[in-house]
Amino acid sequence: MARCVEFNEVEKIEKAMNVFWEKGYNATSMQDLVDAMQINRSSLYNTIGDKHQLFMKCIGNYFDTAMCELKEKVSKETSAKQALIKVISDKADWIVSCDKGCLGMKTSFEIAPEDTIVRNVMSKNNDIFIEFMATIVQKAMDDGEMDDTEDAALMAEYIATSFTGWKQSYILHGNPIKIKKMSEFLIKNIFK
Amino acid sequence: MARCVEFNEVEKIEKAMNVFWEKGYNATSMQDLVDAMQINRSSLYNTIGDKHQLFMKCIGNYFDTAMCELKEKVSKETSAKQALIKVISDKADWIVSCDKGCLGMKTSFEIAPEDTIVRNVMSKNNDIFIEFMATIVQKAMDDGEMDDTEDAALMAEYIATSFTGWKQSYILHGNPIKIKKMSEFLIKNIFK
DNA sequence: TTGATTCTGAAACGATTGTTTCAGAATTGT
DNA sequence: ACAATTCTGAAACAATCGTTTCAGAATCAA
Repeated sequence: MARCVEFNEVEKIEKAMNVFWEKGYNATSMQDLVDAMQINRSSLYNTIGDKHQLFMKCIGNYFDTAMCELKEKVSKETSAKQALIKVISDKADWIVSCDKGCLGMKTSFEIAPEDTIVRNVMSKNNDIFIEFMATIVQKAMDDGEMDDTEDAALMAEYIATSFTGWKQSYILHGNPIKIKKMSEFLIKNIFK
Repeated sequence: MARCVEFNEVEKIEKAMNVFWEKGYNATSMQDLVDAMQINRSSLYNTIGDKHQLFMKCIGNYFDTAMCELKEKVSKETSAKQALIKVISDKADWIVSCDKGCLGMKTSFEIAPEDTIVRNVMSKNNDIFIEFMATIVQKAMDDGEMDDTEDAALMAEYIATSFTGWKQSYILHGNPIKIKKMSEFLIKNIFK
């Protein structure tokens, strides 16, 4: 038998993800990646693949991690309303504390428009997120914590839409207070 | 005396803008630009400058044109409320009809995070837009067409934030109905 | 027409892009 | 120790990147 793979792939993917996250897809070179991953050029191509395949694994890992943290966070809350408030205010906190911006947004606007493969996986991931949020909204409606004349899916979409806007605002202005205000405005708004 | 510049600079800038708009900054090569602009490589560098300077002129032109159209559109409406409704629903229509996406958003997420010069001009442009929207909101409040317990600037920010979210949604899902619904939801929301 | 100036086209610049190749070192089961 | 297999490092690949250079064509005022 022969020698077996020694490096931890997930660990390397995470390092690559951070580079893409910081610089964006096109501005990241393979040189940047091998430097950051501390992996051999050959090993990278043999085990993971080319730049595009590596990127796909990165955004996959990015979404899985985020989704996992979200579910864990929600499960700790007692009511659906409290869960929504927690998710929204935490999102606002995350935006102002993460100097790299959001990899999902960068990918949506830089790559997704012209890359069908990336767009499809981003679209699917987004659907999963929206659906999850919609179930919480629906629960809040069922429990009488929220106005239920509105569609739960639309409300979830409204929340997600707001997140996107905040991220752009913070890139341009870097004003934490503005983000905080907008998150409070959103919370006030969805609970009538 | 000598020969003078023959090509119309603004006209050329617009052609370059369309390339950046479609492909994004990093994915656009100088070759793409000279091809589209139908201008000489040397003339480009002599009269306009390098890639970055050309891009700056493009986003400047992009914003000026958009702002001009916006003001003209608003001036044609009879009331502030009607102006807001018109701006919002037209924005929704524009998003679903423009297959290139939005150059402003692409720039915000791809370039602005790591390019101070671009970020500053984008930030300033955004401020101008928000301020303009805020004046209309304020007028609607003063005229009793809107609930005036909320801050006009925050309401303007809320509207702009929504636009950003719709743009991302449309890139990923390409669903015109969804955009339409969200725009109707926004209109319903801001007029209580 | 002449001389001055500017535009034009193409070639060339060095640097970097993503990717492949390959000989040798390292590690494995037998 | 052995042969089998895989990892490693560096070099090389062709292609493209943004930018510069420059001789000649084109245009101007006199």
